[in-house]
Amino acid sequence: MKNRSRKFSNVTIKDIAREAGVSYSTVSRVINNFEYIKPETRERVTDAMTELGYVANQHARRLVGGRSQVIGLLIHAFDSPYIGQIVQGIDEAVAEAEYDLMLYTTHRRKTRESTFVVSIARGLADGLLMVLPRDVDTYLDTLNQQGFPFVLIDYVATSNDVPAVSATNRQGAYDAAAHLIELGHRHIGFIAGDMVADSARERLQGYKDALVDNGISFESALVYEGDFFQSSGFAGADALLSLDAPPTAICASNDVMAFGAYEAVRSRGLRTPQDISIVGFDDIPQAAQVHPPLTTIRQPLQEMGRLATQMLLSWIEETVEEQLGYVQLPTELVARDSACSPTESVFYRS
Amino acid sequence: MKNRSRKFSNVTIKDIAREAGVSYSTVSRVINNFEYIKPETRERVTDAMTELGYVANQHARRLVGGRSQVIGLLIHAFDSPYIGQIVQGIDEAVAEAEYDLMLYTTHRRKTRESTFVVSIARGLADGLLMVLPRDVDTYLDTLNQQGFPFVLIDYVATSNDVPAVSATNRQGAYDAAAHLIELGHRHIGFIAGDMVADSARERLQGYKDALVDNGISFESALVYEGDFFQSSGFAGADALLSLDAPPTAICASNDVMAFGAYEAVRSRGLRTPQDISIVGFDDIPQAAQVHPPLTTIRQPLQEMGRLATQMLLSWIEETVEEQLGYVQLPTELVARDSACSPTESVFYRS
DNA sequence: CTGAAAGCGCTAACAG
DNA sequence: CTGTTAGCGCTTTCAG
Repeated sequence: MKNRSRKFSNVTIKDIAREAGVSYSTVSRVINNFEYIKPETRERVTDAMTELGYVANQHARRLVGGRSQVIGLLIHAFDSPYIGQIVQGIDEAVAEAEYDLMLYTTHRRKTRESTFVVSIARGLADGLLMVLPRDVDTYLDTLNQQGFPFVLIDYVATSNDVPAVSATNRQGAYDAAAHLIELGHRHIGFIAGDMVADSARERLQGYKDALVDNGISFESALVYEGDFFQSSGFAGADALLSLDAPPTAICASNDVMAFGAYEAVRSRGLRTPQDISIVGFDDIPQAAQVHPPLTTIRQPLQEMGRLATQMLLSWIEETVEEQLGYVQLPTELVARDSACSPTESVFYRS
Repeated sequence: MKNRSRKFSNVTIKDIAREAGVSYSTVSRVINNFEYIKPETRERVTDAMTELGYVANQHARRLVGGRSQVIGLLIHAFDSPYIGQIVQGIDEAVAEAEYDLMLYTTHRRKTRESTFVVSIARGLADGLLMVLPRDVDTYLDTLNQQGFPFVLIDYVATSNDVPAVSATNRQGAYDAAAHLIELGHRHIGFIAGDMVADSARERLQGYKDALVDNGISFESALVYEGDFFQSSGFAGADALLSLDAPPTAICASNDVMAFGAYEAVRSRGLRTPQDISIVGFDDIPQAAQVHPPLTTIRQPLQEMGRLATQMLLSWIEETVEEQLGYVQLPTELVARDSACSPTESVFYRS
């Protein structure tokens, strides 16, 4: 009755020990590349392994070893290129360190995300990476208290001792708005992201700051609250363009919403950037490929994933003793073709 | 010296047994929700668990249990929305079955993908899902011979007993071309995908078949060999439009290349679809959001991921005894705005 | 250079 | 209802 469901994965270290006529600790040694093994013995063992098709049982190995060489990655879903870019950075760093990546998608078990996070990860992984975490406060304490290694990505830390990496969201949005102002725009709309995300709030703040610093008064009517998805970009731009005094330029809180704004502009028979300038945020790959190429704020997404992974790894492996902190990577304005000076020309000759 | 690197994950079943004053098998029982346990005992144990912050060690559990509840997923990279869609389907099915997903990206260890596939997976996972596998022949035998469960996604099986799911690639491309022909086009260009991919070859074949079936002779000059990336779509369309007798419509082997074609058309001051019709393949989310909305062949990507996962799971859990086979899911023409009848009007008045 | 033996943390009979 | 006892497959002393 034991072995109830194991049809494969049968050949163990013992089988090959028997086959090679050695003790199984010797087999373990050749597997782990120990130095002092008679070449002949080593060969006999290797032969037996290939012959029997041996594959190490990682669970057993890790049970005794203590470390699992697995890191857990928690994301919301796989829908955006934004996530894809970050994951690519993570994946690279994880591969380099010869760790494996366990993927968890939050939509799976919405309830009690906190316990979920802690237990799920601890049982199998050595550390946890979380992209755009939401109810962080709920489990931050537990995580900390248990000393379980974790790093948050795109979480705007309030205190400096939360291991997290994000980009300079406020500064980025500031730069976006400032760019538009520099081009001559004075009436700039803003499409915000989902305000439960820290980054969304920071970007809005950056926009406001840029306005104020340039002597332009903030008008809440020019802010539309979106949700980071394309359709809300469309809706936002559409709403903004319906204003009595529509803006001459729009800052979107991410590229995808900027694409939505493109459509809204187009659907009104207007043109980007001649009639209305648009700038995005993220610089996802498509930003360069749409028409017109999108002027946007580049977030070093891959680098963020990569850095977060390296931070996590150094924690797990105790490479550094110092407390990990909050790191903000710089954003950068990428001026392409979607923003230009407002033409004094005809706009909304209503 | 043991415990060399375990700072956390310390409290075990024994600790909580001691704390609760019971044997550790009892603890195991409450963890696994056995029926006959005195409520009082159960409570003492539960209390101890929460107090000490117990988290089950999955490795130990799985070592004895035999099954790991982990399925491995092998992909090339995370770059395309195409992959994202498939992974979403997989993720959902995996979550429903309460399995975990281990992610492997091939770019990681290019050498000896065959051994990699077999050993990596067998050590940790109960089964393997591979998206768009390449050198399948190399490891198909090993996999089969070892009886290790696996399902290939978007692999065009030559024999029917390879567990795989893909879409009706040939038929899809056939439909795309036929649609264009029906619209009145007689001179249709084709931008192929990377021909090492089975699906790319099948699509090319579908295009040819449609031509032949409609009495149009195939001209190899009208076929450009791309690689599924956007830039090759641009290059392909550009090349096709440079022909002495340029096509009036172009079939791209995937949406991303179709987007590249859009750009090429635009860069020549031409319009889609008035001057040149374009149809894609895949129906990735963006297809509906670009301008003009792309007419394309929808591949049920999520469903493909989902089905493959279910097939794999049924193999792992021996739900079905019959041999798993090759399944092709139907594609479907999604007519949007990028293809119309060729205007008799001016085109290339050179 | 290699074998024997002791567990890693947990589940699953087997006896009460 | 609960304790005892074997291992799962592997790594790692500890002795040769």
